[in-house]
Amino acid sequence: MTRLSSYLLPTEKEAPADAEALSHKLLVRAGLVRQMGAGLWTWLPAGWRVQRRIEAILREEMNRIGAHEMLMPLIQPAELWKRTGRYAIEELFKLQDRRGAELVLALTHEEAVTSHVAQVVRSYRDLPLILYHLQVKGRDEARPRAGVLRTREFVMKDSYSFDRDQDGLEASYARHIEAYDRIFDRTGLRWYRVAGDVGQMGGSGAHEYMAPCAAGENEVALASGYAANVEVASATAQPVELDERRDAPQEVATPNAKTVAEVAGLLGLPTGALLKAFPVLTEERGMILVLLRGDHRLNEIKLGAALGGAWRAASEAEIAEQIGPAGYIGPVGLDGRLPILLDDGAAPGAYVTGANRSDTHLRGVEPGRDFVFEQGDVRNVEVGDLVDGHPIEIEPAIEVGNIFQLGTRYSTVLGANYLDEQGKEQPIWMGSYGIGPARIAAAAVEQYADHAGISWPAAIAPFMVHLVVLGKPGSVERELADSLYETLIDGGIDVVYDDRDLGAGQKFADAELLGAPVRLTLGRRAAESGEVEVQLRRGSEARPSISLASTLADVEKLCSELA
RNA sequence: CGGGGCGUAGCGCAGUCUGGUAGCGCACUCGCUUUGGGAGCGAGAGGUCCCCGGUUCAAAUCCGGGCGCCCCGACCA
Repeated sequence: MTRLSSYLLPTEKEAPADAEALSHKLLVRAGLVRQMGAGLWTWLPAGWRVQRRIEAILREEMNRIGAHEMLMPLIQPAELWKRTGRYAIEELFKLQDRRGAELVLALTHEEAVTSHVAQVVRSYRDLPLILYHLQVKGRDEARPRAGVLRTREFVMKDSYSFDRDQDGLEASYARHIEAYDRIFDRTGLRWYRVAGDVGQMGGSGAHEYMAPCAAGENEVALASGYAANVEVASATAQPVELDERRDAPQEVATPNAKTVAEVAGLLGLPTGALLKAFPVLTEERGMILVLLRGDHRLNEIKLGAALGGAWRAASEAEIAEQIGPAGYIGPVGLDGRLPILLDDGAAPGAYVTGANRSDTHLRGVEPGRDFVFEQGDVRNVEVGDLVDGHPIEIEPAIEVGNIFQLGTRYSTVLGANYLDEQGKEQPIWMGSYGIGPARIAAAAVEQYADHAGISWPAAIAPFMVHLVVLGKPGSVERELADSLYETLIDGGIDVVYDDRDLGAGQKFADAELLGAPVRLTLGRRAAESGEVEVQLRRGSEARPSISLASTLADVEKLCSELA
């Protein structure tokens, strides 16, 4: 029973003043969510219906690949998290019970599932296994933002795979790709599966599912046949005009010119003809000089991968001590003293570099001839760089799902082992896989909204049909609409009935805000002609009217066409 | 965690500089009219002006402290 006269759908003409993201504004205006605190949101009835529909798709597709649903607690003993080393995470909510026992609010459930599996799984015969649940996560975000997109508490579908070895893990991973591809297709979102950063969790493979939208926090590099998070994207740099070649590097006075732009301007060269130098400190190899083409930007994640460990930028004092004055440092003359890592984006040729002396640069410096170097891909890709000959574009996107090969990181620490055929104890190989239903809902709003409001993909709409009656209580129109509503409900149609005593304009405006794919209008015209008017939300497309005598069949047909 | 902004009715805001006991639009209630794209007239209800302290005859307004929320950045397992 969803009659708006007795439903909680607090629509607003104006968005809250502090809302910035489109999905934030519209979800609030359409009466789907309400804020309780920073990053804390209530899903009102219509909004919750959206989430439930998304969850239904998740359950169907997870079950299809043989995953089993369960439920694990949000509140967990801190001890477990201390064992895996994740207790130190700042985002982890920590609390105590009345006796002072330490507890946490789980940010994901690796510790929980793994500790159960460790107790229960003994033999290779018990594997493989995929377990999942839909549960609230707690995260003490440094900065919640964009309405429902980055919150401190949210429902997540997280699944975990348990296999005998890496091959098994890769198979489970592949099944998740299958399931996730189907899930995101079914939601009706525009999405990409992109290569992701394996991050500090370690592991061998990771993909992210990205839904492009303006409010997205990530950037995705896209080319024909290629999609990657810019954190890890890799492409061929666009060529740039370099310095003139000469027999040897030549000093040039560059007083007070410290930045790439200043030096390039002074010498009349494009910034790409310079090599900029980033001295970094690593634990294993000490200081390393990283060189990038002047117009390129360092990618810290890729640098971490290239260096194979933690690093930090060197301080000005450290630079002065080991190389020269900041702003004028370069690779020439450092041979043997410091390893030099040259980014792949710098093609062979002559460059301008610092001379390791104040107010002085060198022209005509050629990597290889004038200094020895190692090579690596440590820069951010730029719009127009090529992948297999295709130029890339960069789009903002929101991460709606991720899949991750964990390996044995958790199983080893938590003792999740099994006995193989030889009776030998082996660690279980794990994967973890997440999807955020709220982000799917928000991304759908972002991707399909128009000037009038939300336009839901049919698969996740709170209602398939929005029935608007125009006519006072007691009128013929009302009687017809009441009985049409009953007919549709009995026929299993997801319908919301606007039976409020409001003007036509207000009802239409609310219908457009809420965004059900189909609007049926029953007013005086219908009472006279015996036909209900049909309009699709997407594009405000008018469809032929439907006879009151055959509405159920025709609406069913329309719905299946849209699904 | 750094920088910026804001906190007055359900929502959007004015009033704060220059202290005098709170107002506008929308929404809400009642009556009449109206009724196919956010109606009209009339009458109403609704506020610890974020909190605590101080100054003052008097504080939404000035001073001190705190809390909350938003945006940019850092961060984001």
